[in-house]
Amino acid sequence: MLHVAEAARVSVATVSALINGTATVSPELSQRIEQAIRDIGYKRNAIARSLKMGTTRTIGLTVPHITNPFFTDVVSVIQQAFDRAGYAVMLCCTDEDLNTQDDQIRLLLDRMVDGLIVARVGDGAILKGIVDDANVPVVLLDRICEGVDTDTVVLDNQRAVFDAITYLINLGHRRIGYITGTSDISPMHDRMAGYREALHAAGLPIAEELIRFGNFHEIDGYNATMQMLSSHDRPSAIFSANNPMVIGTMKAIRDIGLSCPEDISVACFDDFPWSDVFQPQLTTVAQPVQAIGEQAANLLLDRLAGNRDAPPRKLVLKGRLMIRNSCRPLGAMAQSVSA
Amino acid sequence: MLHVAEAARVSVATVSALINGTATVSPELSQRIEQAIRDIGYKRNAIARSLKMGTTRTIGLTVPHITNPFFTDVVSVIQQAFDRAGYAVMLCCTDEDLNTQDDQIRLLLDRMVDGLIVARVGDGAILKGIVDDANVPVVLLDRICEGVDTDTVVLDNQRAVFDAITYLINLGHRRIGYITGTSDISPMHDRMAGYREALHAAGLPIAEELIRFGNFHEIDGYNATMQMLSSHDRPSAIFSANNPMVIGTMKAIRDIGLSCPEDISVACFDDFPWSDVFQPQLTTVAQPVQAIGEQAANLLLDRLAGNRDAPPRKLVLKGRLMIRNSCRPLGAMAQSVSA
DNA sequence: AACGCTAATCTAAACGTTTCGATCGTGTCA
DNA sequence: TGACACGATCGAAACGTTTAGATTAGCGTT
Repeated sequence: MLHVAEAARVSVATVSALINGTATVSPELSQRIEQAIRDIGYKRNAIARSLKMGTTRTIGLTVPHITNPFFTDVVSVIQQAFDRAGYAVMLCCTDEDLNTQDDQIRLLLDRMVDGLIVARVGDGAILKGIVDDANVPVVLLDRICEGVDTDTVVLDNQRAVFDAITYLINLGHRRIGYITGTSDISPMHDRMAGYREALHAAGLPIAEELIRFGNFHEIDGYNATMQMLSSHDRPSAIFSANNPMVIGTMKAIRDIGLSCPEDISVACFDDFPWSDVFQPQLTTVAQPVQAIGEQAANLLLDRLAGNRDAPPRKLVLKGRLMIRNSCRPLGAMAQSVSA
Repeated sequence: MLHVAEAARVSVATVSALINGTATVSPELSQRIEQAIRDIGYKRNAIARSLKMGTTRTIGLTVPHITNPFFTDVVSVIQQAFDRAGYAVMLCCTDEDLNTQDDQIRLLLDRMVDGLIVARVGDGAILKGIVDDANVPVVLLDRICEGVDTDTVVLDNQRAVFDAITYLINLGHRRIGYITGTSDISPMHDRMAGYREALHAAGLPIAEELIRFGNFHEIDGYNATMQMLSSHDRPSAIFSANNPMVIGTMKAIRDIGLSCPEDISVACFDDFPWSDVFQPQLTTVAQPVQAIGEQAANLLLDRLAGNRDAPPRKLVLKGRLMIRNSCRPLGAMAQSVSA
């Protein structure tokens, strides 16, 4: 900018005024300055600007795994929304690891992001501490966090799983396996509650051996399914609380020589684009990813626009059961139909 | 830092020296300073540091669509690699749009990223111009770019498709439909070349009505497939040059009342995690996503480490044909076997 | 002609670091 | 004891902006 000012024989203040439109500058000078900018190929240094202005027009986004199709879609929507608003997005993946998450949030805060969207991991205490003393707005995505009281957008996970399990029960299933991630994050906790609630509402017993914990990955779903299917009294249906794990479930069913839905019914959380075209077409709980991403972005953009003191807003969206052909009616249902 | 210096009764220079380890500072002062840092909760301002140092320890990454599983995986790998190296990653999605891409690259350059990894879109001229006068290292990912001579990591697309089409020919297929994206990007161009080469090598004619252009999306694959299947002389196999479009192909096959592989064989470019478990299990060309992401990251990290003057390096990786059950042998093959 | 008002422009401080060169003790050696 | 080197510390400039406040010129009023 100094060079531009010299070339145009004006002060840097005038150049700044012209570029930002913060003051009127005469036509002659404007022209000289614009010419100089073109000649020199001047580009404003956003770092210096950020330093002076105290804002970077950049936000930080952390998700556990970008390869999980749910997060892929949400990241995509959020990225687009902020791109439209002229913000850049710094993306971090925590790999479901608590320490990684904290490091990355610190990394983002160090870089003076103007705001943060976090699909958190584990205990909220550290997150809370980190976020409290950096003074940036935070919106929590997909996962609520006990300690930290801030804008949040989540799904009504309990209700969504309740509906899915109830659907299975209505099909006649009585022994329904349930594969979940570690329950230290709210969606896993709430989904499990939905499972228990549905069984309870139907007057069915909860068999603890049918509840298996994994670590969100395909291999965990595989192992859990193997264990359940090798038992003497195997379930007639399996619900997987996340999407990568259901792939493991399907592989286990195949490897053990059974087939879905003939021998065992399967449903899972999170829809994916292939659900419709391959067999079996999986019955899933679809999250409104577009809405989730947009709402999260809007909440943060609103804070960034200056609305800092409004009380925390909690958005709870509804899931939708996508019924396809991976769950078959059992005898019990035929009876209830004929009854 | 000023506050820390005052609280510790030292100069800011000493605080900086301690924090960065750039000079020895006595134990007493070290202790006073560290105490002050804790008391105040001081965090170094990375923006100010970037301004002074001329480096942001941030890189920019642009991809066409993060929801395309190939890019999802590559982004994930790259993000991890730079995270390990202490860099942040700014992610942009160009939506296969030329203007968007240029805007986003400018956005990233404005923010003084130290380097750029670009899966470019369209013509390279503008990209070249933008990149030339910003003086940052660039690595091109997945797509070469005629004008710009820089580090590149791509697949041997022609060979990969040649192999896949040859596989279909060996199964006895003679009329093989080909669905591609617009050929102004190198992978689409090269893959098409592989298709033509394979037919030519087998002495088969190239039927132009069996080559359909789409815009990378599911709907384009759907339309293209519909057109081909409604013709009086429909192909016995279809190869889709990208992954989202093959979903459209499968939907079209279903909607038209045919089934794969009984009535029509299908193969496509890019593998995905579900390929193994649902029916039909799609025969695909798998890209070594892990290697692609790591190599791209390494090339850029090497430049960032100071190796600026080395000549551009071009890495060409090999695809792998994953043969599953979506392509069936035709009569012609039985003949050639019995011959 | 003196005055005040407005619009255009400029000067200089500030943002929070890093770093060069200067300063100041202290100990060593001749 | 004086010269000298060395280690520790500091002062101040610089990075490239923004912006408050000062300055200047032009113009209409009285």
